[in-house]
Amino acid sequence: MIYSSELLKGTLKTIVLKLLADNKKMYGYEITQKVKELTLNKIQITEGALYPTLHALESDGLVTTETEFIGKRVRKYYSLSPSGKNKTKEKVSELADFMDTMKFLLDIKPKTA
Amino acid sequence: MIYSSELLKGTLKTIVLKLLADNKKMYGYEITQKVKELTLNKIQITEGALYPTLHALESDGLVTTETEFIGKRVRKYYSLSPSGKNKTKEKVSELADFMDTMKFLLDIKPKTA
DNA sequence: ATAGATACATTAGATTCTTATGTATCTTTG
DNA sequence: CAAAGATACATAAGAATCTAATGTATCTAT
Repeated sequence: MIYSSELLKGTLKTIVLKLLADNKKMYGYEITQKVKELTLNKIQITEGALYPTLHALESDGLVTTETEFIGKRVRKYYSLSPSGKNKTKEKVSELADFMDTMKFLLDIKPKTA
Repeated sequence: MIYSSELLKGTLKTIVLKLLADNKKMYGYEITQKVKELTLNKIQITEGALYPTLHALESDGLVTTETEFIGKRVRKYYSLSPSGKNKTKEKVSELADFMDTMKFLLDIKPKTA
């Protein structure tokens, strides 16, 4: 089972930031595999969603990059900048709060059944 | 505090279905006020998001409508159809599952800090 | 009277995804 | 050793879903 695609919307940036906070530096492909593994295949980040997100984080100054060569193949590592670390705390706590609110909404017991 | 607007994306339909499941029948404006009240102003559904969503639910056969006049003012009540009730269970449990997954992702402790 | 609340609705534009496509390298297997 | 699958980057067209603005109209309180 994979979640309806609309659910991921709005949470991808926060997921990426949190992973970078936990793992110091990661490259794009690694992020997709890590999320897949951690969520038991329930969330599969597509490359068309991930790379533009990473580029946006970079142009917002939240992450920095360093390129590495593995043989002849390029690998681009992303790390949080200082402002990225702050932003991560904000986004993670906002999302956690939002999920508590949603959980509350979904747990409300019916009055009419 | 109001959540970043992108977070609501993808959850609105489920919120509306759940409210209708709990309250038998509701009209649009009532839904906006109920969500505002239940979430202590943290989620404010805009009319531009709500009405198209309600119309989509109706054209998908998930809700039925009945119009009522309060004085000269129209009020359009929405109720779940049988297929709407099934869909609500699906969507609510999917969203609950998704939130558990997200909570797990956000709770993972850093290895590098 | 007039402002604010109630109640419906639509539309242009922004944002954020999916799906498809492109390029290239490395590894495994028949 | 050829071919398939995995690794690794990237972009672009189109879909979906929202915000903000606008419109209409009625009711209520000051």
